[in-house]
Amino acid sequence: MLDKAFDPASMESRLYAASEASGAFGAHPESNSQPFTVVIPPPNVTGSLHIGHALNNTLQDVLVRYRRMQGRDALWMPGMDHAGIATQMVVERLLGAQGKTRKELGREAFVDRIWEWKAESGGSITRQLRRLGASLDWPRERFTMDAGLSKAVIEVFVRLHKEGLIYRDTRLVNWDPVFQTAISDLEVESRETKGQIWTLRYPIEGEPGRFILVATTRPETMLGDTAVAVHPADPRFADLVGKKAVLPLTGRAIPIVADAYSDPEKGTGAVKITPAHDFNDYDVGRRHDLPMPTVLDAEARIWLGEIAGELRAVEGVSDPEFVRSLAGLDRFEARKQIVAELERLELFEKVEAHANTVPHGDRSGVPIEPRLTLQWYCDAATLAKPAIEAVETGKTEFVPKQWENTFFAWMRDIQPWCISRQLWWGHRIPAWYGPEGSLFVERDEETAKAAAKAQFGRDVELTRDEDVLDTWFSSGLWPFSTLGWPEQTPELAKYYPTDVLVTGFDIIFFWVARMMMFGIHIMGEVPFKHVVIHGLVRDEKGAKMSKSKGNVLDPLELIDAYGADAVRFTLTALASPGRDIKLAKARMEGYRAFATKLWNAARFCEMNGIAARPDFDPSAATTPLARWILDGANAAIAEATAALDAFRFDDYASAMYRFTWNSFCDWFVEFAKPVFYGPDGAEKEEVMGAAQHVLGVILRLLHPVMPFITEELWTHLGYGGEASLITTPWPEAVAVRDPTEARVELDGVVRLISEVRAVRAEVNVPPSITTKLLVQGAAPETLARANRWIDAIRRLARVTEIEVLDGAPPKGVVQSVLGEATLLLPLADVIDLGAERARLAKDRVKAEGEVAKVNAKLGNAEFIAKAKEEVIAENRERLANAQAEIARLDAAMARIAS
RNA sequence: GGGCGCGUAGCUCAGCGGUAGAGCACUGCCUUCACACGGCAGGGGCCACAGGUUCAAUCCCUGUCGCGCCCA
Repeated sequence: MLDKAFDPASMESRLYAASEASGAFGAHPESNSQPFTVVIPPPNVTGSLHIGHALNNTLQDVLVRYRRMQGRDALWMPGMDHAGIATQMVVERLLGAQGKTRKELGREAFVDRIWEWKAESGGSITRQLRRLGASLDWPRERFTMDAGLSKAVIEVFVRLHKEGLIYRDTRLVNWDPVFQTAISDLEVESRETKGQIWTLRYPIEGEPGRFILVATTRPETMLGDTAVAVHPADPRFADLVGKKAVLPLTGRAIPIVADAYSDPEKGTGAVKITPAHDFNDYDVGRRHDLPMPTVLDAEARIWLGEIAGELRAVEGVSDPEFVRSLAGLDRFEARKQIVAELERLELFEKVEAHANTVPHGDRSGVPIEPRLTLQWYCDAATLAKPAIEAVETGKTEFVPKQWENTFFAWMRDIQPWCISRQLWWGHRIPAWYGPEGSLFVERDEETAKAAAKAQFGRDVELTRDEDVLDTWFSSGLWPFSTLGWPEQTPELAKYYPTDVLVTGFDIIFFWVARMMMFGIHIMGEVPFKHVVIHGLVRDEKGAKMSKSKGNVLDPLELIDAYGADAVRFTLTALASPGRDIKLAKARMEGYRAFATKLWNAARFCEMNGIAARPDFDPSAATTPLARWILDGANAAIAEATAALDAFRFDDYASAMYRFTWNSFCDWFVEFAKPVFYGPDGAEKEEVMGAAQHVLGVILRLLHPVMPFITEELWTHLGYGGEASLITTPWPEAVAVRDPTEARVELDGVVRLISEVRAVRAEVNVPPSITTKLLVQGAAPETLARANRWIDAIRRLARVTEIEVLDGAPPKGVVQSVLGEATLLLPLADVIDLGAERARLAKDRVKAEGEVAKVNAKLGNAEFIAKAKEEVIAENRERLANAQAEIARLDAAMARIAS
């Protein structure tokens, strides 16, 4: 016998272990079944399961379990990402706690240390995914740094390099001074900051006493200024263009150039140009062929290496000694000293508060520093074209579709992707440098050496590029590298392209776009057919969850408290397309109750001797109750299937909730009770058969979202052995004899019972009081039906017997209208006439409103002329019904009055 | 500044041309032999606002206001 309450904690680990051990999570490349492939968005090896992962992986698991039950050869590929910066950060911090630095350790030892760390504490998330119930094919688990994937990375790099799609270039990059590496545009976030804007006086060369006022938010970079720019159409500066200004502090003469970049409305209309430390200035510098001296080092400290030779002393303007004293100073400290020096020199005009957006490194959180460096780039624009086309032509579809616009907007304006990182943890770039600036990009050192030998005619010394690749380079290969590429494995042949990618909108650019570009270019096919984008999980007030706000819901704690099934069901039910999820614990309590409800319904079945009966033939069922619930189950199957096919997780969940609770528990089980408690026989046999059949359908339909409880009940009630539900076929509609007739029958009884209940409740009749039900004016079939269902009506409507009323109604009846019939409950002793009168009056007001509304419509000639036939007919019927109801309510009130 | 999304019952959200829905919360009654994580019944909405299209608008169009996100 099942326990009285469902206790998820006591069974989840056992059930998961059994499923995993059964091999049901595994794909079968050798089978002939149609594949269904999903690759997990690989969580960072440093990560632990947060609520966003819980949502993301629940949705994937729902899809995978659904398709697996449909007979597809499902492969859900697990794995983790090496997460370059994030992981290096974690291990560096650990070293720091021991008073060591990575530089002391040296590259090789440091990388070894990271591998050690990964072996000890990395990847705890995979255990947590198991707690969630994720049916990943674990033996296939991959890591972006493992040997196979590294091989794929090298292969792609070498190929793209040979095709000219990967190249080296000296450009301005976003430089993170904390990690001392270049980062891509995407890893930069703009932050509003309350800063200041300084107005400085640059003396005009050869015109003592004349100055040009320049406005800047970054005075510390002025050491690298190589021009002052004014707008070509700005009359204030027309005569200055072509002249030179003397750059304060350094004494260098710099040209005043006309360039439309300078906005006459902003600041003073003249801007200083520092090409090596500002993206806009860089463009100006290129247009005017300006020198581009770098004045900040990798840690964003003042560095004089490129300007030291040009320092000149100019009375009242510059002092090389001062500039030399700045060397090695942090940029913000240098700013203070430079401003102070300019004040001293009276070259400082004013400073004002200024709100500006400052680019910050998304990991380090400090302002990034544009720096002119030699880096590796990927020609993203070329790779983007076919990716855009694939979405335009529907080879890959985003769900919801509106995300395609986001994708297009970015892809159509994509910039060269800086793929080199000055880190130690990652895929080292397969490039070797030899004599005379020679470069060899090859799959390994040996090949590079051979190539060098071929070129130089002798063995030469080669040094490998120190840099590693952007983490997203290897993640971009995920859909095929995990399947064995570049080897032509059976897995690759069978499971690529994948079917669905489920992810959050925050990594459309980082990840989805890169997979599209690489997948199409390398494999010749899009990496996935559907991209399902879900929202962000927020707290119940809609705020982003964050540790600092303390509003984080830990999915593991939620699983402890409510069970994995309830957590999964909640996330699934709330996953409406295009919307963030506001998650409150109250929701989870509600869905835990749903799990309990299902448990108890199964328990009820069990107590009544219901067990799985594979020989039951639903198409042979004759009793209306059996046919009705079988028909309802058919509808539930259709709803659930359609919802899952359309990625409408919310619709799937609510359809299951409604059918299980409202149809099966509230009505079917209640109607079945008189049958179960009655004599044995064909009817009982059949209703029991229908009960076990429909419960089996419910368990199967719910399995994708609630794998634990369904598996437990499935086994317990004898539908199948341990861990068998997961591979049981998805239910299909069964033939049901004359379902319409069954619906008319049962829906009629439901309406009758509901009406009697409502009337009783409204005049405050306690359930302990039972009464006769008098029926007036009922059609013969209505009466016959009521009599057929007398047992259920007795139980559910607190009625003792049903009598036809021909003559005048007795005094003190409570009346109600149901279709053509009037229902009367003799409750003279119990009810309060005032309450009854009020009730009738209220119903009458409602009916009058209806009459007025419909009358107005039908009285409109244009409505009659232009509206659809069925709409007009429907309104005529509504009018007739409402008028009849008014007549009967009036009659009822007249009787009370008498 | 450009783009996208959202404003529907107290809350969280479906619906998106033809009688306004769900869950939770709330109110009343009920410890009825699966379940009080329960049963039954009920109250609660100018569908943000203003125009327009239409026989008919919560739904389509335009604008306004408010909220959120992305990009510059």
